[in-house]
Amino acid sequence: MTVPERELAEQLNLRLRHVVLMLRRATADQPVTAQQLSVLGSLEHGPRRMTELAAEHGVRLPTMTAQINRLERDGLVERGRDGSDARVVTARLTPTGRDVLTDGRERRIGYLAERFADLTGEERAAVAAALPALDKLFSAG
Amino acid sequence: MTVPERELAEQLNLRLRHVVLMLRRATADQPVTAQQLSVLGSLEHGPRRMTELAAEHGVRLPTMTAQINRLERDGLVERGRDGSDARVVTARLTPTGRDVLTDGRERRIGYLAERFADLTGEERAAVAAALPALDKLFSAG
DNA sequence: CAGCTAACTTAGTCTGGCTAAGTATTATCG
DNA sequence: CGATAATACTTAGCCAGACTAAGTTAGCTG
Repeated sequence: MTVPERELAEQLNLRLRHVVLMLRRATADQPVTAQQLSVLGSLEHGPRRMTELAAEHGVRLPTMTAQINRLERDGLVERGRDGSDARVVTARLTPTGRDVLTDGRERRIGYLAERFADLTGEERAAVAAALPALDKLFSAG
Repeated sequence: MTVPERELAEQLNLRLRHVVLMLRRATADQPVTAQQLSVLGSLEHGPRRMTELAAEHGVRLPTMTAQINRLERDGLVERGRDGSDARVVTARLTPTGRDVLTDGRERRIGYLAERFADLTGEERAAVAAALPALDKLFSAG
């Protein structure tokens, strides 16, 4: 039985709002927004340059400048310089930033895990089986 | 083979950013934002009251007031009154609003369908098989 | 009918997108 | 080698869209 892409697209479109709503609930009552948590995550393994961060999050450079300004103001990241090129600015996690990242990620995954706990084993298996396809669907193109 | 919810939650968490990025691409270059398209969609089958719209989109009433203000300013919706209760304000699509909804939805579904076209038949079947589980996962709770 | 509740709106603040323009540094080319 | 172009950021200004607190009007209830 083949699944026409058009119908699947309509089905997925119907559900996109619910995905967004769920995402909002997953990050509610956290000290940082979903965007901020996402940027902190990019810094987990060391400093990154502004251009890299902007590209990774699909935003323009001025948007990332503002984002890092807020995170710096709140003491979660620090700006630094790249030795080899004096134009480059990097951002790195502060110890506080790392704590906030760890805690925020834990809460978010905890929330998702609770949701998954309501599913049957078969349903979880169906989601797991769809992950590679979803990867292909959602990755840049 | 059982799939632990914790691991699934981590796997899904990793992909959420890509979902958000894909969503942004799916609505880029449209005359209305994703939020606006979503609200227009709620009005497809007739006028709705402000409180209903706010609840349906998971936002507070003042947020929906501002949203409807923008849509009204752009000629896509009109405000009206409910006969039975003079406190109630309703919003309904204008003909232009209906056109914008139809066109925006078509573009968005078209974009998704293109993405699905890159998947194999098996991958599409896997996504289709996961839809009921995803419904359960993403619906209010 | 007095007072509470409900439905909206208004006002003010914040995050987080964008473009355009400015600054400083590096790279290129004649 | 020096002028010019390109690159990496920041600043300034605009807009959407989220929030809370407070104001208005209408309905409900004792």
